[in-house]
This record gives sequence, structure tokens and C-alpha cells, in this order.
Amino acid sequence: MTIRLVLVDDHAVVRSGLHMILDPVEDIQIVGEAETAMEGVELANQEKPDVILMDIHLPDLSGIEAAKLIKEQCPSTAIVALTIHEDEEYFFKMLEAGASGYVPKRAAPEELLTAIRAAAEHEVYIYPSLAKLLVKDFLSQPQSRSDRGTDGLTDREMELLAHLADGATNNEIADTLHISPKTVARHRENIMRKLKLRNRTELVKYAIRKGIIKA
Amino acid sequence: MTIRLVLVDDHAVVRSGLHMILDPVEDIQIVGEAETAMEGVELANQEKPDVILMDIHLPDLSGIEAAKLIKEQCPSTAIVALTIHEDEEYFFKMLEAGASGYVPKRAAPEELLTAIRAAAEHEVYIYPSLAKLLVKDFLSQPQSRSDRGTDGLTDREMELLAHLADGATNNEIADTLHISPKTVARHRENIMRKLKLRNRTELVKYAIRKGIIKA
DNA sequence: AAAAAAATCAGTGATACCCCCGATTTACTC
DNA sequence: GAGTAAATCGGGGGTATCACTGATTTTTTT
Repeated sequence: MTIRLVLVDDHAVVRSGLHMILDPVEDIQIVGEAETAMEGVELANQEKPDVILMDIHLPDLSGIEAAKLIKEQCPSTAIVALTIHEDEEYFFKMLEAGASGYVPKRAAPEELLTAIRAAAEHEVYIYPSLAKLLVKDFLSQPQSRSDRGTDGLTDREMELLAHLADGATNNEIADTLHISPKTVARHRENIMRKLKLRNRTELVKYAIRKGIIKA
Repeated sequence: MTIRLVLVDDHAVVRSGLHMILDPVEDIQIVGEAETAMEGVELANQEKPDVILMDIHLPDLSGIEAAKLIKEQCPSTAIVALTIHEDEEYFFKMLEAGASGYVPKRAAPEELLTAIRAAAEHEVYIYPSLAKLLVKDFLSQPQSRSDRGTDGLTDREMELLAHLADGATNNEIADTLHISPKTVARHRENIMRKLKLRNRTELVKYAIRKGIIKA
């Protein structure tokens, strides 16, 4: 049984590399390639491949959003994230989006094959260094698995955080949100206490790490 | 005349991709591969290749530092930067480090070959979108070609900027640098005026964009 | 319905930040 | 040697931030 595969990556060199690794492999056949997330989603709909090998950083949408779309439209297609990012953030987000595998680009070709074959059989392959994070998570938290990126912040606090980190003063934020400057300050206090941040500077860095704002 | 080439890139997939592109090419022979900057420098010393194809982001040193070392030790070896970064910052830095070519990973294989052949013949190939920047620079500035990334900041100001953006207060910085808090404030003022920044928050974002600090 | 969490507003004091003014010393340039 | 740029230090004033205490209303959860 041949595994039908679609590649989504905006770098031609990476796609060439994947061809070199995958073309000689008997049980895997590349049936399509895309450079953008939207192309990838369309290709998934057309080809209904067994597996999609996808970068997280794409020109249009993030791979995470693309993965959600694909999982909605083609639930039978397994998604393997191929990425340079090994941090918790993206990893958990991608799992929540429905990915069946997460392999860093520095991984050996054999590991990539393992991940693809696992995904095709509705199994999950997670790169060892990241699997460790998953175990750690399982051991530590019985509840809400989904606020890894938020660290317990409420929706409103996340909204405030975006404004605060964007360089707006308390008064400016108060104006745009139609609330009192005091309330803005209050939210800021709560955010900083929850996140154990000392000042606005650290708040900005936190927001950028979490992808809430761009630098 | 065969071009002897060394690859430096920490991603196995990228190296595979380069093999696929370069192996069938008659006049180019890959004589070595390295995953880190220091390995690359050593390989350059051993092999004295005609061209080194090098990523900018490497695990140990940056490709920029590595390029400087290689140019010191093997002036006859040409360096081609292969990177995902297309911004001014890295581009100009790499040229100053002595690179003979700058090709984004999204470039077509033919463009990469052109760049390698140009470098081997002591010519320079610059990817079109970046060449435009170079022309613009030539047209605009008769003097100091080197403070593109710094926007006219002095060395001391860059040092202060790093501390300021890292979350330290003026007093803390004054302590560590053994200068008056007033001087720190003065430097901050000068930096913010030069960069047209409104507050510390924007300063942090600037520093992250420029790679002065990490988020 | 009771309890908990979230969002709102207010006041106060200490500190930090931002911006303007001035100045001296050193070093490099013309 | 005059001019320029960089680094240093100082004062003053206005605003913003940070931290703490207390409170009300609304929503969510139990």
C-alpha cells in the first residue's frame, strides 16, 4: 500500500531535499506540492492524500491555521509538521490543530520516514526531544491542556496584553477600549503578577515570544 | 576546471536538497560538509575549497562571524550565503564580512548555480531583490556604508540599547556599567531620538527586530 | 441559589520614565 | 588649532508605571 503524500513548504531547497529523501522510498509517493498554506489546503481537498508534510512558517497563513482547515475538510488526511521550531509553543499548538507528527528539519531522514509511515497508519510520531515535553505535561497537569500559551490569562487580559506590549500607554488603551485608565492599570497588574514580569519591557518580550505581537 | 565546494548548514534536509541540486552538475564537486560554523571554518582550512555555501543561522557562531574567520584564514575561498533571511540587516553585514554571493533559500536552483560559478571566478552574484538594495545604497550614501543595521547609533549607544531593551532600569544599568543614572538616561534619550521611538516598549521591539536581544 | 472568577472603577505613594535645558572631557577630523 | 562627534554628568518638570488596598457588577461554575 503506497502512501500518497503532499508537500507544503515555501522553500524550493527544502522541497528538493525532501524529494531526494522520499523519491527513492518505495512505499511513499509525492502526489503534490504547494508553496503556500492556501495552496496546501486546496491540494489536500483535490488529492485527499494520506499524509501532508507541512512547514509551520508559510507566506500566507501559519501552518497551524492551515492544519485546522485541512483537518476540518479532510479528516482522514494526517498532518506531519516539519519545522525549524522546537519550542513548546508551536509544538502544542500544532498538536491541538490535529497534527499526527512533529519533526524538526534537523532530524535524520530515517526519522522523517518513521513519522510519515506512522501518520499514514493513524499513529503519531513525535520527535524525542519534544516527546519529553509531552510526557512532562501529562505528568504535571490533570486539567486544561490548552492554556499552555496563555499561562492562565483570561481573554480580556490577553487583549490588554496585546495593546500593552504594542507600545500604547494606559490612557491610550483606555480610550480605544472605552474603559477607565485605572482598569487598564489593574489588568496590567494582574497580567504581570500572573506571568511574574517586572516591567513593561519584560511584558513586550513575553508577548513576542508567545506570538501575540510581532517585533 | 571543477569547482570545489564545501556546504555549511545545520539542517540535514537542506544539505540533502543541495546535494540533489549540485550532484548532477558537472563542474561542481562537493568536497565537504559541516553542521556548525566552527566545523565549517576548520573544513575551509583543510580543504581550501573554491567556494563555501553557508547558512547564516548556525548553532554556534553566526555565519557572519564564520565568514570573517574564513576570509582571514583562507582569503582565496569565496563565500556564498544561503539563507532564509532577505532583510537588509544580514545582507549588508554578510557583504562586509566578505561574502561573494547572497542567495535566499527560496531561489531557483539555477540561481544558486549562477551564484556558485560567479563566486568561483571571483565575481559576485546578488539575488535581484537584494541587488536593488545595493543600488539604492550606492545612489544614496557617499559615506559610511556600515551603519545600515545600526541607524547611526554609536557603539556605546548600542551597548546601552541592549541593556535598556533587556528590561534593566536606568539605575541597574548605571550600576553594571559604572556610570551615572543620568548618563544612562541621556543615552536612552539620544537612542530614542535617533530611532524615532516613543517609549521603552518600542525600544524593545526595535532591539528584537535588529537581533540585539532575543525575546 | 451560592460560590467563584472576571471585569470594572477609585485612591495613594514610590519609583521610573521621558524630555528639555545645560556642561565638560576626550578624541578624531580638517 | 578650530570644529565635530562621542561619552560623561547634572537639574527640573511632567507624566507613566508599579504596587497595594478596597470595592461593585456581571458572568460562570458548582
